[in-house]
Amino acid sequence: MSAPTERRYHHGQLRSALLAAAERSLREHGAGQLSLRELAREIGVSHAAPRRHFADRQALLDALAETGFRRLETELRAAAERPGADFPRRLRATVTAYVRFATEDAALLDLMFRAKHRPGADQVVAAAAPALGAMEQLIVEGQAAGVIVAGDPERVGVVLFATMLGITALINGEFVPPDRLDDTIDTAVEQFLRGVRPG
Amino acid sequence: MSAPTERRYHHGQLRSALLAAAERSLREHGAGQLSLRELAREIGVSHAAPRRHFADRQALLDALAETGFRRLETELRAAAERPGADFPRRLRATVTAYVRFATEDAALLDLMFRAKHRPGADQVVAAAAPALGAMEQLIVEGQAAGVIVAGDPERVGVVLFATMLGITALINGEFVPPDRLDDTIDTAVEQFLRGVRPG
DNA sequence: ACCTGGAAGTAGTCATGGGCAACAAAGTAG
DNA sequence: CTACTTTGTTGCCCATGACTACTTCCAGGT
Repeated sequence: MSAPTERRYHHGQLRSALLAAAERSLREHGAGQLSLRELAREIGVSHAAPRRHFADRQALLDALAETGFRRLETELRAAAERPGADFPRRLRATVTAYVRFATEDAALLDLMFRAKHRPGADQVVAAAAPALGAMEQLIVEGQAAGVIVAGDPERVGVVLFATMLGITALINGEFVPPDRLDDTIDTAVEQFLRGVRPG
Repeated sequence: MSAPTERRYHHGQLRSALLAAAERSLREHGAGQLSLRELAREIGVSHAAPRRHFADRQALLDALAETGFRRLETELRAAAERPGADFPRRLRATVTAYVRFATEDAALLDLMFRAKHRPGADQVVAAAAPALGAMEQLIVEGQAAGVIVAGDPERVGVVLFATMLGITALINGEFVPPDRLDDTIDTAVEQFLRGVRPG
């Protein structure tokens, strides 16, 4: 019967352990402070071990960004697909879900956006698309429900998406205090719906 | 008669030379790649010389952020205060000025926002306020002109500000191609004005 | 003129971190 | 059992930020 924390030569789950530790470090200290050697020390492996799983520091960050997009998509869809609620509520819930994700994991979001337009980050770009699709789908449904003016959903939706991103930036930059978050989202959604109302 | 490029022991303008070189490096390679030693080499001074003018790397970045806010304020006010133009035009010009600043100096803007909510960056915070004031003033004028609903200008303006920031993020993240920038701004301003129209 | 103190720049050191290469251990397939 | 592959280790090099002690230069007072 061996103790579960026994130090073995082969860690066995190093890749996922690295990702988990990196995610925590990212949340606590930001991407700039994240050090592969530090992660290795925490986990209890040698400083070169991470290299077997990630070619370099950037590769680890890219992997984080990729899973980040997947998690974001999941949370957006969960918020948007709440049956029974009317469109404004669903819209507000989705925006709230995005902003919460983006403020709780500000450094991760940073990484996600940055990675997207870096050459060679194909995996990340591929992971980004579905998350954005969740937003566009919501716009289309709003048009079908008759509360959003017809036309290219991307053209209309991009403004909503922008506002959402901007609120995030305002919260993270502490231009808006956290306790005014809900109110700000309410105002933004309300103004948006007035701005895109048909007729 | 000494040659102007003569190598003297005292550079004389090292501080401003560092800032200029840093601004260029920031634009070309981003904040992460900016190295004090590299700047020193470019300028032709020893690796420890920058320390006389900036306590550490962060202090240099803070100084960049500070001048960035001042430049932003100047550009925003120039765009907003164009006499003779009607309110929507001035609003659109201001938003365009912001987005142009933010996309041409994406890394700098990053720095500005990041520095603002870092403890000890008092100078940066102080420099940020007037720039934001330029936006709020514009909203107040819109209310006076009767094209924006009355009420707390900050509450109304924060959504505009957020949308502006978001468009920036979308361009920088390459979710929106640069050639659709003007169209996106037009749509956003139009929707905003419809959303906050009195009555 | 001199000298004296401070500002500005230099040289050398240390610690940390990324990246690479050679080696060792552990699993796996034949 | 042996050969191959994967995974982790040790040791190295190099760049950087930060610190200290030393040097050069300038300016102001006498």
